[in-house]
Amino acid sequence: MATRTKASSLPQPVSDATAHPRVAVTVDLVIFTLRERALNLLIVERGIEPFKGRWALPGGFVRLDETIDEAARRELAEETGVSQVYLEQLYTFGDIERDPRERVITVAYYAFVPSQSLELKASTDAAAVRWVAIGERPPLSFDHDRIVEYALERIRNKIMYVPIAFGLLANEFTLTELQNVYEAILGDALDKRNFRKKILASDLLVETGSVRGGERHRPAALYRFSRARFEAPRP
Amino acid sequence: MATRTKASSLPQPVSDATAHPRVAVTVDLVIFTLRERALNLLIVERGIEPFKGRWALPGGFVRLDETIDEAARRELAEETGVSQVYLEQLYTFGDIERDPRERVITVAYYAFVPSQSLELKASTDAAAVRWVAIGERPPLSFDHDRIVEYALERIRNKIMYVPIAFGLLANEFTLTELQNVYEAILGDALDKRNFRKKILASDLLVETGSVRGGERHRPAALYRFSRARFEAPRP
DNA sequence: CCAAAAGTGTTAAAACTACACCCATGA
DNA sequence: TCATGGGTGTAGTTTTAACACTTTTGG
Repeated sequence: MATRTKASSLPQPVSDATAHPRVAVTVDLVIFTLRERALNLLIVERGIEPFKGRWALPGGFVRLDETIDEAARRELAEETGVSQVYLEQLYTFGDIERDPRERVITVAYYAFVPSQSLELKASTDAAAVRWVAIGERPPLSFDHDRIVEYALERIRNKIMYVPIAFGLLANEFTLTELQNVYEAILGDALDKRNFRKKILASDLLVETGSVRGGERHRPAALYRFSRARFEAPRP
Repeated sequence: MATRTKASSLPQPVSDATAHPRVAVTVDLVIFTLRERALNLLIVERGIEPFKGRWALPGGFVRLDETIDEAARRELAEETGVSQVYLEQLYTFGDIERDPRERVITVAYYAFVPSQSLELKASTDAAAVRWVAIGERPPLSFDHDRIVEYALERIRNKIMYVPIAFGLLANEFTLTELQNVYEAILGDALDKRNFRKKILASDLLVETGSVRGGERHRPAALYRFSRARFEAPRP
């Protein structure tokens, strides 16, 4: 708290030369989903300068009447139409020249959205929105490549300890689908028997009793993630 | 990038009513050290309103000509005089009313400083600076209690996977001192033999060859943390 | 010689890895 | 009946956890 000094009580005062500076603050979103067994990323084509016509992460300015988390949720809903999904703050990037217009710091978030129930809408300043497989993404504007790298690193570490993988799936899913999520994020193959043993031993899944059939092979049992069991202390 | 729009190319434009808002941005520091085998926290007594006379974390406003990391390092140096220490961004807190004066978001950092080589200096706006054992800290101003809790959670998780504990010790240290760091952070006792086995197996320590004697018991061998071994791939 | 912390090994339990075949279904 | 993915167990290895005594020093 060394220098929180001489602040006016009004928002946005600019008169006092010794007052602290104000900077623009954005949220940028690394939105993941799973499509055709591959981890995908939502990117937008910028409709305005700077970087007009180039790809970037979705995001926008934080308003004065909303928290940063609320800004992130709002942007997420604007881009994807979803709201009840896994969203976590990633890191705050504040290099001086990261935005060519003026000093802008950005609080990056990442989100997991289930691939069904998605309606992409190009929002106001974006010319286009699309999903792209992680391995095929184009170079992004600003420092967004760095942000995506950091998000990937985070989820690769986190998925082993914290049950976030379910966020990429529908409510009910098969064990093979869940294994696909882990493989897509970790980027390599897992042993089927060991995976099932470990996941079931964690005791976070409940079998729904129904199966996913209709395909030309044996039907797979469906499971749900039990938040209750996750929050309850292990017996 | 949905709404990065209508920004002037000059810093701090305030004329356009539709321009995005600017907010004040601070860094707040959770600075840890080890004193008498206990984890300690640096707190300052605020010399100015709001919360004048109450305790808070050290921190200050981010300037336009420095990155957020630089602001954090600057504040850290101002408070403690140290610069080459472990410093990591923790989380960004942006509740609307977290500062009673105006909208202020803060990027929190935590740092590990070795307890020797410390010269505390009450900086400009602080009436006093002091170390306090984690368990005995007074309630803090703003949302700083929450920030400290979050920092504790982070380091308790991180210490098991990442070699950050060395940051609280001098360059050379005994295994018992290192074990004290782990115990102080984790808040409970570890088995001496298992601890030594695991730490030495990690292969990150090199024995210096000298011992710390002069006490009325057997002298302890001194070790150094080998950054080289940490960065090199395990053989 | 005594008090104090340094240092050291073994055993049992648990977790992890590698690995191959039969099952149920739709076409 | 066949192609396809679903489903299951075991054995070897590694990692973890529990536990107690001898050593070296200074006072």
